[in-house]
Amino acid sequence: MAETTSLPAPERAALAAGVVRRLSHVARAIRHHMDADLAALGLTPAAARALDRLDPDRPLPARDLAEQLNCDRSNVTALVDKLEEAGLVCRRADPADRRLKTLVVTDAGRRAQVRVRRVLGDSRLLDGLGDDELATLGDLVEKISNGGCPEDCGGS
Amino acid sequence: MAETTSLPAPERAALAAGVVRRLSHVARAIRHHMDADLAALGLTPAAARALDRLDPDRPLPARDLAEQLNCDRSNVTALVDKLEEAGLVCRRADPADRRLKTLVVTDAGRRAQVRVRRVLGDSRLLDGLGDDELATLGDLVEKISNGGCPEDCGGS
DNA sequence: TATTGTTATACTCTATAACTATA
DNA sequence: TATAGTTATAGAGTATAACAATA
Repeated sequence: MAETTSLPAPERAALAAGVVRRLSHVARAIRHHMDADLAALGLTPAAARALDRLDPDRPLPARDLAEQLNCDRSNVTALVDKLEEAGLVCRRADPADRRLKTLVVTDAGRRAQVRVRRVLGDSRLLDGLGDDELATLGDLVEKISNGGCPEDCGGS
Repeated sequence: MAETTSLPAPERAALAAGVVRRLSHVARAIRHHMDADLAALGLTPAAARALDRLDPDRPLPARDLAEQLNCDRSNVTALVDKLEEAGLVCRRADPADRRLKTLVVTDAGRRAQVRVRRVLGDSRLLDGLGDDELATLGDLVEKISNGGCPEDCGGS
């Protein structure tokens, strides 16, 4: 609709390739920062991201957490083991369907969530942008995020 | 200079946090695509990215490759092992300093580089953006990339 | 039979430490 | 002694396959 595609295809492709490369680079830097900060909280990156997905008010079956994390069920076991050892999460058998184990966030887990989410939303790397630039970037990234892969974006 | 910082700090922080989260999400999707495509070339992601960094015209010491990949020397050994087994790279002792082993890209390696770089620059996820949006995104990401961490961005 | 969570297993990526051969 | 590459080892993330309990 509003796509003014005026660039010749080869130039467009070259430009896009450069943007993708720089995006990957920036994302790597962001992840590097975050992983270090999460480690400082005593959590591995994957465990921290799992905790981030849990809702204290609505215990989630492990199966659903796996889906949200885009990983196999079998991995969630070890992740939740870590969170449980740290006293941040409890497993509770679902009375309605005893096959399910729902993940309950403890009080300590709630406090940890606050810290984890502060890290996951840490925007040091965006400090160089003005407010308008930040807003523009947000719009563009959201547009990619929504329309980037219109078809089979369910699981992958 | 051109930073019109008019947003109240809390709102700015909330906005930035959202942008960072969406950026991370998009980057994850990009990496997911790429890793699958690199696997289809018979290369692990790390090996492919190592090959990408090599220059057929200027053999690189393994030490320098490690620096470019931001990883330890010891990892490069296994990476180059894979590339050598695949016939894409050769190790050659540097005559001037026999401690060094420079990495020579073979003819097959050159052809593989073309394919790898096509994947690494694959911009399917940006197809939803118009040319002007793409250019804007490129500028913003470059600005982050350069000014994001002004101080200690050497190794980390 | 089908599904959930678990276990066992394997592969990849990455880091540290110790070893070797050079310098 | 210092550096380059290697090896050994370990931890983290993720995947597949098989298993027990439950539906």
